[in-house]
Amino acid sequence: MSTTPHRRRPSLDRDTVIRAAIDLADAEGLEAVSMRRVSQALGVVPMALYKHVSDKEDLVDGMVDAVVSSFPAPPPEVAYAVGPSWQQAVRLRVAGARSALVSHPWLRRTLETRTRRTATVLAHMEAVSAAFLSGGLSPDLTHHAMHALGTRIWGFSPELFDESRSGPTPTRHTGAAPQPSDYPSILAIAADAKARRPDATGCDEDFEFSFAFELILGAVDRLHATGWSSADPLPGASR
Amino acid sequence: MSTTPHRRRPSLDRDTVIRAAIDLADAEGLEAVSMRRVSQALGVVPMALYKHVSDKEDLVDGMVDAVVSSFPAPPPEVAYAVGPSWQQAVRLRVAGARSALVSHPWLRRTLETRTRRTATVLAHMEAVSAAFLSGGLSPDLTHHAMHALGTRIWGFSPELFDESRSGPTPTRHTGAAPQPSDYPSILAIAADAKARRPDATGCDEDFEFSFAFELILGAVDRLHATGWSSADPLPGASR
DNA sequence: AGGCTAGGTGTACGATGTACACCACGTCAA
DNA sequence: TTGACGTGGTGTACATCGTACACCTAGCCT
Repeated sequence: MSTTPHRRRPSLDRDTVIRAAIDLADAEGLEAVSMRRVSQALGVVPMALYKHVSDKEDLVDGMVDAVVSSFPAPPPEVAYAVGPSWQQAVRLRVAGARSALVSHPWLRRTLETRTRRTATVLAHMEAVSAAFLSGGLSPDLTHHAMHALGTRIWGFSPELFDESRSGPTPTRHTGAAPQPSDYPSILAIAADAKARRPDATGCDEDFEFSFAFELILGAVDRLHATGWSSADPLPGASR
Repeated sequence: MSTTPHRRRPSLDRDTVIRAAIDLADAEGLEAVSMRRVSQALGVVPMALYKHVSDKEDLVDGMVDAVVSSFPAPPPEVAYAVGPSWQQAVRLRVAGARSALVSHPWLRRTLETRTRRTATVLAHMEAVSAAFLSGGLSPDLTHHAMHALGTRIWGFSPELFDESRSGPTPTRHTGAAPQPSDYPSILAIAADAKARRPDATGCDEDFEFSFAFELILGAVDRLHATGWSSADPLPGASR
């Protein structure tokens, strides 16, 4: 019946391999994903994977592809909303990407380091670009808006103050540990943040993401409204 | 004379090791920096390095530290300019960081993946934060501005469309190569960019960096002017 | 004089990615 | 029915990596 001939029991195929790698990364982090560990999870010898994946980079590309293609797509009537609600369309696309980060925390680092633009990765960039263009923004402005958003089109901001991974600071040959008093500005910022959110342990990732995202989106919208093009002076110098 | 007793000819010390690693990374990229290659460049056995560096991560931290502490500092009278020229102070700090990228291209990726905040790394963040605060911005706004800038405080934007590293696309088990016609929006953007800069091969990194940087700086300044605090609604939704 | 120690050496181990030869078996033409 | 073929899993092997550990050696201080 099936047009794909089932030669032998095909205990493995590309999707199975990629699935196993994703499960492993979800459970133990990306650094746990080695060809040996993945093959072992599949009850198979390491070299078996190479019949379905050309090398490790291909495996990781496949992992990214699988997750990216699972981004929830906004309903069509809003995905390409024309007019002023283009911002909402962009927001929804990005929110879809962001939603994947909670179950696949490794995706963040992986997307940052990936150089290859696979079909599904391009598809997401296409969708976000399309949301801008459908709102009437020029290709020119859209182009630079995408750059300005940077990795934020994937639903995350770069970590900046993240100290959560510090650990016990293993003995280093490095000189003395940084003295807090040497960083009065950072200290002032931290103190202010602590005062505003007394029982928080770190920065509010969600807030920081939304702040930067909306800041950029708003600024882009203002450029759009004034018909800015890249031949004009850089934005921002208004005061 | 010297207070540091010279036991034996100290052919090696921490700085020498780090210097050698930096030279290697400059010449062949960070992936060429292995303990063996560095030790070999110093005419010494691999394990010798461990007397000056606790492990490889410490080495890389040292490399980052060395480069970051070499950022050219703006002259003091402008570094902390009070009033409306705080933007210029920020610009100069960031320009100093950016200037290091040309001779140390590996710094970009390395800074992105570094989790440890060393003293000199904190010092740069302190300097940028101080520039904001000296301009009269609140610690609250400064905090979120720093997050919004993200890695841009280091003088670079995340690569987005960068295809320069494509190479000959080695045979992969991945399905068919992406079809350009599947990405009309990206195509429109690329066509527009090509029309504006006919003889360019890729995106203009410098322009994209400045665009996003000034966009954010301008938007932050607008918030500053209106006395925004994080208790207020998110910025941007003005239309 | 003799011990301490900073600092370089040598060997060894486990982990990694992957090349290459091999082989088992389901499919299909003869 | 048979035999060639190709798909897909196996086994062995190698280079490279970070680094633990024992050792040695030479200069300094008491």
